[in-house]
Order: sequence, then C-alpha cells, then structure tokens
Amino acid sequence: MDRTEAVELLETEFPRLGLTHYRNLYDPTQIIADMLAAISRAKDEVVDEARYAELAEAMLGSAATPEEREAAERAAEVARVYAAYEGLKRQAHCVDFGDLVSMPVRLMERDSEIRAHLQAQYDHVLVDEYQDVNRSSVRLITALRSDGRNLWAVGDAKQSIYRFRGASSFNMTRFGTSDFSGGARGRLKRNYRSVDEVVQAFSAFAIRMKAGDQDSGLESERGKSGSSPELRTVDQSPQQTVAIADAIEEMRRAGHAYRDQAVLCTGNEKLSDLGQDLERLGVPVLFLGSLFERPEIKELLSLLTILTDRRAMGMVRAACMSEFAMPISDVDAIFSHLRASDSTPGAWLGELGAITGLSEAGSAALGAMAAAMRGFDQSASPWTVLATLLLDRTRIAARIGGSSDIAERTRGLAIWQFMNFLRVQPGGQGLPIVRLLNRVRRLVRLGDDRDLRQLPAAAQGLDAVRLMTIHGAKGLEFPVVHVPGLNGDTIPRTPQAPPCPPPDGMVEGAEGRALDVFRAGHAEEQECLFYVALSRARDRLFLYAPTQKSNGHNRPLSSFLDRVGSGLLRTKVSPTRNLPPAPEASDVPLVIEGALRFTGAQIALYERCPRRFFYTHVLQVGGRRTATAFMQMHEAVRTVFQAVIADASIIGGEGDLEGQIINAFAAHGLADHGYVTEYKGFATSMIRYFLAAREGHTPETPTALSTAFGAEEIIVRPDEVLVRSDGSRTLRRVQTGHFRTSEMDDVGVAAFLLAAQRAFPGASVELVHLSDQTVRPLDLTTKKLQNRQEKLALFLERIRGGNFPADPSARTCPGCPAFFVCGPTPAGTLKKSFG
DNA sequence: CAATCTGTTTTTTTT
DNA sequence: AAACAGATTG
Repeated sequence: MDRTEAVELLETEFPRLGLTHYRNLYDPTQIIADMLAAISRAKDEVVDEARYAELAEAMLGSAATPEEREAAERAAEVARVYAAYEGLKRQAHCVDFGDLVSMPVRLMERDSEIRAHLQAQYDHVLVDEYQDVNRSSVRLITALRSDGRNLWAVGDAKQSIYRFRGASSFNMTRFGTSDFSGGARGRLKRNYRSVDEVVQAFSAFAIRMKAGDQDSGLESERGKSGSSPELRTVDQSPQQTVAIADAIEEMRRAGHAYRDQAVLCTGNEKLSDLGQDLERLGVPVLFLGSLFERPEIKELLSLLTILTDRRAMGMVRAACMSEFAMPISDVDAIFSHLRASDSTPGAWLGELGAITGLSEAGSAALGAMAAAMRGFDQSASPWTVLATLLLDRTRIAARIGGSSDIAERTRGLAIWQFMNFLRVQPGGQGLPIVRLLNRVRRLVRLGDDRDLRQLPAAAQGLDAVRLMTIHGAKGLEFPVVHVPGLNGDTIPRTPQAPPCPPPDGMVEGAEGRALDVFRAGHAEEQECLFYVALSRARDRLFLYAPTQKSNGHNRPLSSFLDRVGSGLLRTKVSPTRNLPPAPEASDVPLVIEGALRFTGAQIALYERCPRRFFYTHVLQVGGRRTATAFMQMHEAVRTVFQAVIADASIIGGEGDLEGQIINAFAAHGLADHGYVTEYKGFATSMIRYFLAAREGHTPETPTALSTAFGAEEIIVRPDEVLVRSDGSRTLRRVQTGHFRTSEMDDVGVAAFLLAAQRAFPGASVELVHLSDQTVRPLDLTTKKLQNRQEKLALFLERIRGGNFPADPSARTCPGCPAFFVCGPTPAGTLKKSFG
C-alpha cells in the first residue's frame, strides 16, 4: 500500500477516533498524511503501536509543563491512530513500506529457526550507502550477520541526506563498536570521478561540515582539467532558466551531448517548471513533469469525466481538442441544457437533438464525440475507454506515432506512462472512472505522483538533458552538472518542525530536547545535500542563483557558496534571450450583458483563484468538489440551522432537535452511513451551540444587503440578524467549520462588513464558528477595509474584462472541481448575463 | 527614529 | 511559515 492508499484507508475511520489535538477537520487528508509520516518514522525504529503508546504514556507521566503535557497528549493521539491503522491494514491484508523491513526484523529476531535458515543462505552481505541505513535496516543486517563476519559496508557520512526517514550518522559511528563490534574501519582517500577543480570545491566545503570526519579531504585521481566550477548569477529567476539553457548549449559545443548533462534541484516542483521552460527554449529534456498536469493527460482525464459527470464539465476541455473542436458558446449551450435535465451521466450523448442553439461546427463535433464514446457508459473501465479512443476511434495515437518531433514524442511517452498507470490501479468499490479520478486527486495532493514524472526506461537512450532532484541523483554521476536556485531561502532551508514529532525515547541516539535535535539534524542534512549536488559532476560544474525577487526586492545568495573556497568562478550574466511566455491562456473573450451581480462569497472565490471563479460562476459548472460523508454532515448542520432561522418554532422540545437532524441526515444521504451515530453527536453539539449563541436576542428575518460599485453590485446575506433588548442590532455569519486566521483577510468578509455597515450603521458584526463554538467580532482597521474595498472594485473590473488567470497550487488544485479541465478554453466569444 | 503593521514572495526530500 | 520591504504609527 502506498501513502495515498493508506490515507484513503484511514479517512472514514478518522473522525470517530475521538482526537482532540488533531481534531475533526473538514478535510483531514493533510493531518492523516502527517500522522502516517510519524507512523512510518516509528517503523524505521521498529517501534510498534503498543510501544508507541507506552512511550507516549511515559511522556505524560513525566510532563512538568503544559507544553510537555500537550506534546505527550499529541503523541498518545498518534498512538491511537497507529493502532487503528494497523487494524485496518490487517483487515485489508495489506502491508506498507515500513512493514517491508520492520516485519522481517521482528520475525527474524523472534524465530531462531528462520533466522538460522536465512543466515545459512547468505555467505556474504554487502551494504552500500551505509549512511542511509536506519535502525530498522541495522537490525535486519544484525539478524543476518550478528557477529559481523563476512559483512562489508561502504558509506560516507557527508552524503547523509535521508535523515527524515531515520538515517543517522549515529549508525555510522556505532559501526565496529556498539554494532558489529570488532569490525575494522578503513578510509577511502582517492576520488576517481571528478576533475581536481571539482574535488577541490566540495572538499573545501567539507572542511566545515558537521557530518563526517574533518580530515576527510580527497585527492583527485584525474588531475586538473583547466576549467573551474562557476557560479552564474542573474537578476531574476526567469533569466536563470535562460542562463542554464545557454550553458547547456555552450557545453554541447564543447563536446558534451545533452544526455551527458544533468540539472539538479532540491524539489520536484521547481524541476517541473524548469523542465517546461527549458523545453520551450529548445533544450530537449528527459523529464515529464507532473504527469497529471500535462495538457495531453488532462485532455484524456477530461474525456473520462464526461462519462461520469452529470454536468459533463469535461466538455469545456474536450472542445479544445482538434478532434472535438467547437466554439465556447456551444459548450455553454450544452451546459445550460444539462443544468435543466436530470438524466444519467453521458446519456445525453445519445440524444443530441434535444440540445438547442448549437452551431454547425458544434453539432459536427458532438457527433464525433458521440461516435467516439459509443458503447461506453459510466461503469466503463478507464483503460478500455482511452485505449479505444486513442487507437481505434481517433487519430491521436497515429499522429503522435508518426511524428519525429521530440516534444511530440514526449507527449507520446506521457500517454504511454499514463496508460500503464491506469492498468495497475488498486481494486475497490464504486465506478472505476470515479475511483480513478479520486485517486489521481489524492496522488497529486500528497505529491505521490513523483515516480510517474521520470521518463520510463524505454526513453533513457534519448539525447536529452537529465532533470533530477538531488536526492534522485545520489549514487549517479554526470560529465556536466547544473545546480540552479542557490539562494539563502532554498539551501540551507530553515527547518519546519514536523507536525507530529516522535515521542521522547523513540529515536535511538537522540539526546536532549527533541526540537534541538531536530534542528541540528536538519542543518547537517542541508550541508550534505549541497555536498552531494556538487560531487555529482565529473568534468564541469555550474551553479546558478537569481539575486532579485520578481518584485525587484533583494534575494540573498546561499551562505554555502562562501564555503567552497576561492576556486569558484563568479560571474554575473545577462542572457539576451527572453523566456517565451507559458502558453497558459488566461483571458476569455467575454461579453456581459447588464450589470454584474455576485455575492461576497463568490468574489472571495475570484480572489482565491480567478480561473476557478470562471468555471464555477461564469460557466456555472462544477460547483463544489465531491463531498465526503464528513462534509455532508456539515451540509446537514447548515440545513438545520437555516431551518431554525427561518422558523425558530420548529425546535420546541428536546425531541424536535433530534428529529430535524435525522431528517437533514436522510436528505444528505447519511442515514445509512457507518458512523452516523458519531456524526449525529457532532451535529447535535453544533446545533446546540448555535441555539445557545442566539439566546437572549430577538431574531429578525435576514434580508439581502447590497453594496454598489459603480454600476456593479455585490450582494451579501447575513445568516442571522439579532436585536438586543436595547434595540441594537447584531449581524452574524454562521459557519459550520473552524475559524482560520486567513478568513479575516479575504474580501468576502470585507464585503459582509461593508454591506452591514451601510445597511445598519453602528450595528455589530460577528462571525460564528460552530466547530470551534466561538462567536468573534468582525473588526477590520479602516486601512484594511479600504484596501479590501479597492480590491473588490478591481476584481469586478477584471471579471468584466474576462481576465481569469489560474493560480495553481499543488495543495489546493487537486481539491478543485475544475482540476481536470483547468487550462485553455475553446475558441470564440462567450455571452453571459448575471441579472 | 524605532516599533508595528501590511502586503508580497517563495516554498522538501522517498522506499 | 517566514523573510523581507515598505508604509504607518507613536
């Protein structure tokens, strides 16, 4: 089971584990992933759920301060999740990555017969990269070769970059003493890989590294080459990409083919951007980037959604494909038709005559679409649908196969990779397409699509530049290495404490305060990362850094650069070429008849991502994301309190409240849910709080309030208007979830305040959060309120101008309804009115 | 002039 | 989240 499957496994169970510190959240995906990381760390140390609970218990016993107490309670909650997770995993007959080592360790330590059998099976054990072993690995090796005879290990503490998964210099130190006592140690002094200039650079840096021996300088076997490592600085980061492209071509002229060059980054995200940019600059690149964000893959995913999405949102993207091209006005007509109808997803493709107002091109494209989808319905298998479409019913595969263009071939490889991914989906219940789409969202959200970004083995022979993370490059070497992004905020990066820190005593060899140990370890690891990057280069080494942020502010260089000695050549370069702009079309030709009328909440969505606003409120498709049961519960709560606002008399006695909740649950499809009892508990306490918070006030029927911005209008509807005995009014916005500090900063809240002040000067304005059981006053400084007001006017102006740029983020995009379709829009002008 | 507030930018790694 | 620059306040 990978991490994504593990999160899925825990998700339904999570809300009823009774956690308080890691309490029930609207979307617990992130915190579950954090806890699974903590559990995975525990397995690195061969600490099972029972032992974890003991350690947490011990922490609680010795806690002196409130902070220590809280840390102990948090650890205890992780222990509870750990136990639940192990149970679920066993029921599902699955193992996770941590189990792959910790289970054999436990088995061998427990069962002498198996241990003897395996010991007899292997005469010699060789361990490479010993700095990357964790306690679990050491115990596995110990079980195989307890006396250490015929065991050979090689490692370099300066390359220890897997600390976050439990690798520690602690293990290097213990070799030959506490572990495998009597083992002999030797030192390797000669470097066979790099020219002298490169060896000098990373050896100079190594002198002041905290990891490894101080006198570990290396001699270069290959001698001097006459070329020094170079640092090339540029003004801003787009120029950095051009500088890299220029250097790659420069090296190619000097006899180093594309395939002999590698670009190394700290993270995958930057690698994806860089890969796309280099490709646009004409440099062939061996990297797909984020597979599910590639245009050709999004098109295929959009086609699949047409079979399962009642509103057929995928049409907005499919209509951009040459096979199914139609104007955006036709897509709008289809959406209007589907909003009014209520048929099975995909069924409308068989009744095209019912759609009115289509252009000739639109009718033809829809005919082609219907023919391509013939015989498939919502229960179809994704692989079968796409294989049929690509190979039999369209010319897509043929076109790609017939091209020799490297970008086109990369598209073909991406599709090949994607089709292989489709074939190995885990089993489960529900419609295969829906399951697939949910899994893709989850994979991207957790960053688990990483392994799909690397081109498959079949492509390794291509003459293209290698793009890798520094972690991915460990153990490899390249004639030419380019390392961009050497800034103070990138390497060394300031550490963020783990959300679920390990309990005291779990990590062997960690002395002192947990946070200090963590910080020291992190600093050490950052140095190692830099050392690994530099030492990948055989002949030439290029480092790059922008010195400005995009707003012209200063961006400092990495402090590590001053430690590589005087051999580093520093040059400021100003590339003459410009980075071609990304093909992302953000503006939509839009004609709006009449005034704009949007609610504050709708405009707040424009602020979060204008593109999402476009799909949701202009094209009016998508709406909210697929709801989990927990979200449905929140919806049910909203239904109940709104019913109370409309008519408070519906809740007279104690039984009425329960009756209302039961009805609302049934209406939201929760009646038969496995955890309906727990959910009812949450719902009841939320509604009780709601009722308590309005006690002593006289409710008034809330009406819509509006604020004018020129001809345009923003509408706000308070959830409650309450009148106190002295006649003063309170306007409230009621939310079922938790309060976030960022909530005070968005324009939705400002619109609410503005409208309220206009309609009822002097009234107090409050935000109610039922999950927190809080009522807080909504106060904004005049300065802030004025800024928000200006923003609102600006947003309205941009909406009218059809300006809808996407604001992509790996964290929020996978949860967006438009995730699969987001990108280019079909040709033509869109006419709309919002009266 | 210093302290505080506000807004912007950039941003993890894996079997 | 955190670092930074610029604006505002005391």
